[in-house]
Amino acid sequence: MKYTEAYVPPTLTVDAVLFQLVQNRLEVILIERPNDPFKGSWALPGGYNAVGEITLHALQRIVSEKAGIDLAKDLSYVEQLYTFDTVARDPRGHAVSVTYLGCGREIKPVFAEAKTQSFPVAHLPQLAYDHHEIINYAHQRLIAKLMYTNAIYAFLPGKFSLSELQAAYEAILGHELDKRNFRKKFLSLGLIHETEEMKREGAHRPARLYKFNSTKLEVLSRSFD
Amino acid sequence: MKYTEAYVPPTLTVDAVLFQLVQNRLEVILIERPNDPFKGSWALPGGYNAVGEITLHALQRIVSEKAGIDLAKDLSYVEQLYTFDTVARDPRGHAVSVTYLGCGREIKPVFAEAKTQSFPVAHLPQLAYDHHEIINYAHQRLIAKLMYTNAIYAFLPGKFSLSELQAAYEAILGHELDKRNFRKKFLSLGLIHETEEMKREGAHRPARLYKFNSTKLEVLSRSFD
DNA sequence: GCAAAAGTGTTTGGGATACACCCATGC
DNA sequence: GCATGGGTGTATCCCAAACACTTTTGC
Repeated sequence: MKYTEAYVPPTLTVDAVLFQLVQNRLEVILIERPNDPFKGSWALPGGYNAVGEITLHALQRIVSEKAGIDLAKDLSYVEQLYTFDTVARDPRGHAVSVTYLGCGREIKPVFAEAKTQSFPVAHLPQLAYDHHEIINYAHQRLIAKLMYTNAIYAFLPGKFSLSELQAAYEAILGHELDKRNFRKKFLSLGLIHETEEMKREGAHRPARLYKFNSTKLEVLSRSFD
Repeated sequence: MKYTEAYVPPTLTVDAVLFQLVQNRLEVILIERPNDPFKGSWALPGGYNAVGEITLHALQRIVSEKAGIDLAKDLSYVEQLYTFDTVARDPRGHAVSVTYLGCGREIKPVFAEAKTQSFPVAHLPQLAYDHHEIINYAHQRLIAKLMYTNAIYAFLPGKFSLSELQAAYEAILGHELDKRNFRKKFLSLGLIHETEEMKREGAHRPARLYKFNSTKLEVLSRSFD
């Protein structure tokens, strides 16, 4: 590696695609851009990554500052997604963005520099930059990941009924599943165990609550669906 | 996004993990580092990505310059792998590396700035930087990808026998497969078709040659193995 | 004829799919 | 007693896994 002329790197940025389930709809966290470019448009929470800072740390800092979200506490799962690098993606100049995919539940921005809101993935507003493409890419990755890992845990509370579990899958995959087959299959995977608790709400039979054995990402022995 | 102080980005680099099969062994292309740091060590082909250049283009340029390999011609498949960003990975200073995974066959460096050689993945020399980690990550990704896509095509010649196909899988997966089950299953996937040609070599029955229907990445209907 | 790789079928078990009714509760 | 969601079992089909011998060639 040699310097034949002065080396100038592109700007490095990070962006987060933070998914959650709200009333059995898959939603993504967006912020309203306070400045140009794309002032007033919605965008993924993201920002600059300076030398000396790893991308995940930059992301934590930025998501906390801009959207009031604590990645470590509010997100149950975070992974690097992809690095978007086209020259024209930022009108101010070449910015390479390392993007992350996060999953959580009941993500609530508590303090925020920017107006932060959760939007259904099926009905997104106009988005700044190439953020629509990034969200699509993240959604595809998420669907794939649900098929061969236990990642669904990241969307559920500590204790949950099998109906809630099934509804979570249906919301993200975008199609319905057979109740009996779903339960048989999922229980046979050995990822969850019964608790003594029941959930009672409304005029119907109470539901048994379950817990995940592990809340770390695990690859399934047999893939799902 | 605001500049409260002068923003200085990290160095941006690209690195390529280029796999090929040599005599049914999975090998990876390495170059000998001509300069410090890690002078004399083996490393992945890689280098600096300046502002205005997309990472894939930087990779093409660098791999061509340093190893004499033409990504477009000599590689049958290339995808972005992961972005490695730890601060200490380059002793000269913080360098974020966007890495790529490539697959080809009979990759021969024709002209090279650096000494280039192909090493069996099972027996790598000491490597510079975090390149051992990068190769491991790429190998895992490759194994996973073979299971649910037709990516194996990238390692094979245009026409090949079923035994060659099976041997390619065995080399990369690292374990043996049952011949009858393998043929039955693979033919049922509908990815390949017979040609009229036979391959005769040595004192044994000639082998029917097959071709892939498509030499673009496709996701399998049922996953493999 | 013999060495060496190519090619070929059947059986068995387990998981995927399809499908409909009873249970426990609140009002 | 009725509306609401929770919970359960069986039959069928297809695929995965296990397993050994015949065919074609060069020498």
